[in-house]
Amino acid sequence: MTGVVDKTGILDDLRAAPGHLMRRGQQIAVSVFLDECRPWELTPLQFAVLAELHRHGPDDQVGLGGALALDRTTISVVVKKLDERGLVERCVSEKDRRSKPVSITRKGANLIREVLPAAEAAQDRMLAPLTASERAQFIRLLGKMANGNNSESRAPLRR
Amino acid sequence: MTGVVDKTGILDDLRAAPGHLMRRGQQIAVSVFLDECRPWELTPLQFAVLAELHRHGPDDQVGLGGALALDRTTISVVVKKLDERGLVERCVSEKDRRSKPVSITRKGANLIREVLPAAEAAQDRMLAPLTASERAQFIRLLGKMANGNNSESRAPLRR
DNA sequence: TTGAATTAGTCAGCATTATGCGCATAGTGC
DNA sequence: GCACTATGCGCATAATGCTGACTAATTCAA
Repeated sequence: MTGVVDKTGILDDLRAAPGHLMRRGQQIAVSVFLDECRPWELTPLQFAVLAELHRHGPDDQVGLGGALALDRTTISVVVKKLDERGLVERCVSEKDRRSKPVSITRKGANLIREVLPAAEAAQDRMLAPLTASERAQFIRLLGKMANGNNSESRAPLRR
Repeated sequence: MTGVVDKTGILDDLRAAPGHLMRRGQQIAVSVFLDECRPWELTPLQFAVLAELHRHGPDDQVGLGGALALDRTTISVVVKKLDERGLVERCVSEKDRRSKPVSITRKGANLIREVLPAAEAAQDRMLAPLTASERAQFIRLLGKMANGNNSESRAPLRR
């Protein structure tokens, strides 16, 4: 159906395929974040959950998952970890006894303020190879890609 | 040390942080790939290993890891899976009895040719929200980011 | 040549993501 | 009340990635 195409196929340059580059980008992003936040033993997701609770107040696991694009099993594991460390609390809701709203503790709130500079530094370090204008463009395109494909993932962002 | 900054912090818009967007992008990339290649039960990494062997011939696990930016433990698991399905073969090298060169089987070579269109379609589908020029720009920036940070990951690309 | 460092590969363990199944609770319609 | 459906959460399994420890084979240096 197509005539002669000079578009290089995935077999010729797998290393330029968006899927491959995305995986490497994610590897690097996690690695840099863990390195910067090593003293506090916080993973990217643990930080994200704490930040979300700190910003928007208590929420149940489904709400947190929707706000952060996290799958229900993933958020469950992350919250359990944070609970064990005393950084969040879970109680049983009076309104709906199925749900266990999660709230940040004083200890968690203190931690997030402490870690904040390192988390910001990690974001900058990931983008270090890019110029200032490239960084803005990169974030814009990455956001457009992610939001445009939001429904493709099992854990879409829900606001 | 800094004066008044109007740069928005990570607490204000976590959803615009590069780390967060990268994670969502990776989620989507994997999800789309698995969806397109569902009939062949191939994961992105299994496809990548097969494609690399098909293109460059037999190689040991360290070589494969270096070519694809995969950790030693990850490549081990992927190769084992492919071996169980008869898509690759492992033998013990005569020159260096520590290494176990991996080669693609006829069955594996046939499979990769079959799956190729779906794998290509997956790459296109990930980029669907972007215009043609945005796609090229996105891949360029993603590659610059990944290659510029190559040494930040435990599994850097080694050629 | 012997001993130390390096290299290939494995394994155990944890974190992040997905799928599918099941349980308890809540709401709706009969 | 009773059946049906939807929701919140849990468990099991699997793929991907990192850490650290280990074995076995190789290489290099004293």
